[in-house]
Amino acid sequence: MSTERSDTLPGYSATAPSQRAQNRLRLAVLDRDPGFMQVLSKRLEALGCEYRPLSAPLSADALVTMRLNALVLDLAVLGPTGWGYLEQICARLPGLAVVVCTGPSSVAQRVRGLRLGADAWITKPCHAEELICVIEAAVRRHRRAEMPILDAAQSFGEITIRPDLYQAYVNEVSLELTAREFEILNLLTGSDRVLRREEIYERIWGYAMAHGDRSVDVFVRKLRQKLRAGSPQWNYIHTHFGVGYRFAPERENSVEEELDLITGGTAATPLESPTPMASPAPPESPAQLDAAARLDSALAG
Amino acid sequence: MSTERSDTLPGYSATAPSQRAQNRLRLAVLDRDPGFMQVLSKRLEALGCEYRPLSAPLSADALVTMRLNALVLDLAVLGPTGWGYLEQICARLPGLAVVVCTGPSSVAQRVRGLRLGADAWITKPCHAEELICVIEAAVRRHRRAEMPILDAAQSFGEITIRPDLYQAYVNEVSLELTAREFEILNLLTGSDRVLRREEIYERIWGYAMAHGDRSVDVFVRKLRQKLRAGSPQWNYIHTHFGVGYRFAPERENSVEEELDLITGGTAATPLESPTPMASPAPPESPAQLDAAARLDSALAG
DNA sequence: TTTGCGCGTAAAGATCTTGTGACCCGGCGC
DNA sequence: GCGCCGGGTCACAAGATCTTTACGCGCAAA
Repeated sequence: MSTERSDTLPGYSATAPSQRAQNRLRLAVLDRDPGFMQVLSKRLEALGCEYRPLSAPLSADALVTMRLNALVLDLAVLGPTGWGYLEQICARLPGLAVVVCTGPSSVAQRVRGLRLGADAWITKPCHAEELICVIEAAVRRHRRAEMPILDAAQSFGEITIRPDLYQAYVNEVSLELTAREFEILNLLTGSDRVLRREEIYERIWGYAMAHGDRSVDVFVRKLRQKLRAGSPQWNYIHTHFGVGYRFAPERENSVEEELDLITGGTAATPLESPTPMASPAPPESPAQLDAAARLDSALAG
Repeated sequence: MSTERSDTLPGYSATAPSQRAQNRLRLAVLDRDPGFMQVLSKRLEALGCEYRPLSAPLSADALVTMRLNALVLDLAVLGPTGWGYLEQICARLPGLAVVVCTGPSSVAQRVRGLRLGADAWITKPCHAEELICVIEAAVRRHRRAEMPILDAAQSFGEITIRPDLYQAYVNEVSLELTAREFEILNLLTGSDRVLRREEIYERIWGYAMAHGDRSVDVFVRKLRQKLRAGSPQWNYIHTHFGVGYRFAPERENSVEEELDLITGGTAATPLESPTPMASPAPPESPAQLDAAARLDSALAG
């Protein structure tokens, strides 16, 4: 059937741009067993988790400010007040994954804990790896439900990248990038170093680049064209002969540059790509209509 | 007897797996232990669950049509193919709670199962009540975020969304959206960014979108048709080619736009999609009857 | 300076996406 | 039983986008 175009590229969906901070687990562990804590913390840190050991219960508000993904607690630490605490936390922080990890217990106790809102109940002694898997399962399930938050907009030179809209702008005017153009731009802006064509291709298309494939070059050309149309005085994508491309916003001082060159000033290629600028609109930036018109003609002509 | 209804689960008028019979658990159990099944089914039916025993694995598609909330499976029933099956089911039905309930196992096996996507792992023999609590915990977590139930009506452009009535209105006239249309509209209005089709599908249908599935497009088309019928001068759902859809109320300046085009002003989409407007009723909005008539003819013709 | 290769550019053809209407199917009320 | 309704699939057509190819120019090494 025609619907079975299964060979289509998974490329689009594959590039989740905002993986960094999102997938990092932030969790707190309320326990008093030093050995357990040590083993666990070692493993968690190896995984790159943000890990916070607790020896006493924190208020719900305190937990809120910690922006946790998960809380592991040993009910034994709290004694009889533990049930109330568990219930309170689960009710107050419905988005928090709560895993009870405690010593031997009865079925009734486990049922009670789960009914109060715990997401899982692990009996100590347990293997750290298993506990972590259980935590991850709970967090995973929770994350799936919440709307993924994409990266905030970033500005480079005169352009602004908006991952939430799959688009780049100059002075609030869209550059009209296609999906693939945007992905390449987004990839380039996300890395300060030179990216080889094969690297770009593999990360955008999802599979290895065939020898002699010029697709990346063509897309870079289109990108440059649109960037130039919207922001003519800047140079964004630099070619590294025989290697690949590198993103770095650089102003083309049409006159000053020549002067510099004559004078011997080495302003030619400052390696330093400044950190993303906060304000994308320098005073001398062209009016919206100008930018739009340039873009129009560039695309039409 | 539970076997009696084993061909199909009893009708489920509200197609929305998420909304209507919200508290009723729909689950399937893949196991071969008669005693276990009997105890479990007894307890589940006492709780009013829709329960379906399985003795052999069903395809992902078959599970989809069952509109389950949860699946309990004993990996021992499947033998070595169980891992693949588990992985496949979890990948295809991200919204399904999967609980592995099986005999004695190693830590490595449990870790593997959880990593493949299982939400919990219970070791047999186990108490039915505890298993049910674990299932409920998994399902609960899944449901929690399904729809951030906003009771408050919200207005965008000329339309008003009433989550409590599962309907959208223009000047108090219903747009006659079907349940699924409303869910999609509600999802779109709840996010300012571009939503990929896969995202929409997964959040509304509850499982992964098959490649080449056009359902989202079709529903967007129907939605647009009804929105246009009720509010012809506005554009609400914007297509982002190669990506997905985005909701943003925009007025179509039928005349001014043409002028703009002639004058050379570009149609470049202005970045600012204003925040949901507070006053949804511009003075020139059509009378109720007009809106109703338009809607009528649009739907009939 | 010359040579070979990498790169910029452009355009045409191939391919993919989307809008759209028609159609099929199962459930439900009459 | 029968028609209606909502949900979902299919096929087609129009665009939009991507890939391929061809042609020169510029860069680097000899």
